[in-house]
Amino acid sequence: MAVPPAPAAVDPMAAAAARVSRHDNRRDQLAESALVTLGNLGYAKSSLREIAQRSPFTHGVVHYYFSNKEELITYCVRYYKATCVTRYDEIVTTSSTAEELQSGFAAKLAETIREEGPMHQLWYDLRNQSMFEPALREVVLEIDGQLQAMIWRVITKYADLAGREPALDPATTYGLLDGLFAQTLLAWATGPEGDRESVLDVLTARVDTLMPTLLR
Amino acid sequence: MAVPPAPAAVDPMAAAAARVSRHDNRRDQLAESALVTLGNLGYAKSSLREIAQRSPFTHGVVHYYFSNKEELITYCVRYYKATCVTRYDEIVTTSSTAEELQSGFAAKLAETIREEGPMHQLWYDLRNQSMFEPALREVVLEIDGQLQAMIWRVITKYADLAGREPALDPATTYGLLDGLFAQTLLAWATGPEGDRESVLDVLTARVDTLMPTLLR
DNA sequence: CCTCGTCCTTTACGACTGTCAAGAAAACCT
DNA sequence: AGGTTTTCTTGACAGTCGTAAAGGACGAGG
Repeated sequence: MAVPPAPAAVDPMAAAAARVSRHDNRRDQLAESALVTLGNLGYAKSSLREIAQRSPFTHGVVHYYFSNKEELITYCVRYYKATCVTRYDEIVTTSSTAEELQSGFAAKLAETIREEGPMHQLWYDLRNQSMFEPALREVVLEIDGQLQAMIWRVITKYADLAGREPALDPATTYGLLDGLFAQTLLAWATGPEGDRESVLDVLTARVDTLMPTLLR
Repeated sequence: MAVPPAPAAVDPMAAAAARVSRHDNRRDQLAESALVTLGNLGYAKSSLREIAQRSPFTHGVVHYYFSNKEELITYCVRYYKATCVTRYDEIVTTSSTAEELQSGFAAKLAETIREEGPMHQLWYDLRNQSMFEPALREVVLEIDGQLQAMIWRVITKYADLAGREPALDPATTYGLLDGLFAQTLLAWATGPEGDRESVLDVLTARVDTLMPTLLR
């Protein structure tokens, strides 16, 4: 791999900063590659060698930038979460009616499965593995809380627009919607290729009927 | 391992049947041991050697009774399911009021986490792995359908007793309740030991508030 | 009693795992 | 230009994995 040459820096402090930045960039590149592999193979079957082989790097580089497998995984998960826990915020801020928010949210749920299915598979895999592997618990707990907060932002805005109140607490609301989402993801991932779109349609329909009952 | 001697059989056909039965018994014993290990370690970390070591058998025996790891796993899952997809049927048949069914069902949900937590962890693990491992899909799909049917029996009886109708289709209803159940199991499995009972209390409370909204 | 089929233990094989280190290559700085 | 530091390749290590086979133990049937 050719490393882009750092700009000639006269200032040694700036040079050090550039070095650190280049180092972090590599970590991000590794994480991005690793996430693709993790999403496709799952946590268990993603060895460091397999991850490296499906990236522009060798397996030695992985160990150069991450001291453990655990460090790589948790770094990947946090990297992934940074781009995804605000997924519905645009819909929340731009919707001006309850119906618009409801249908936009339902559509977005389906869209993110279609566009980022493997990433969601990975998330559920890791969340489950955290029941067996204590090392994963901290990062899983953190992200799960952020996902719950994200859903709660949707629901409070939805309630606002509808002039009503959320009927349930944040955790319960998240649990219900997450159940439907996971169920759909499973059908999407394991079902025949031709059924994928209809599976997503079913999800939006279910969310559409569920949403009003989440308010009182 | 000492094998219990087969009763002296004069009839060669009866002898053959006894042999087959002994063979099946061994498979069940193996499966029972394996399930404990699978539930404690998860699918990924349960090697055949680990399974054998936590059983009264050697790893050679495992391979003698099951030709593959896959065959062992799927046999285990089916063996487990046989004892669990009727878990709520007694409550369904004995309850005479909607309230009784509702609270009995909610309590049973919590109880089965308390009593059989690792088994449920294993189930969610396998269901998730089926997204990455096509070999698991058939058995997962089969059991998921049976679980859904089990939930639907509860809901239809509940609707009957309440003199109302189920508000949602079986799949949606199952998805919602399963979401709450999985959420609770995660908290139960990964949270501090001292919080386990309160986590279960929260589940029963949530199910109690949810149940009426599942009817119309 | 002796053989045969079943059941089980033990050992082995090749592949794969995470981790590490030696050293080449490249980039950097003076 | 030359020495230093960072980056990367390669090969090796000690384990573990699933799978298989060779052989012993042992009751069943002749």
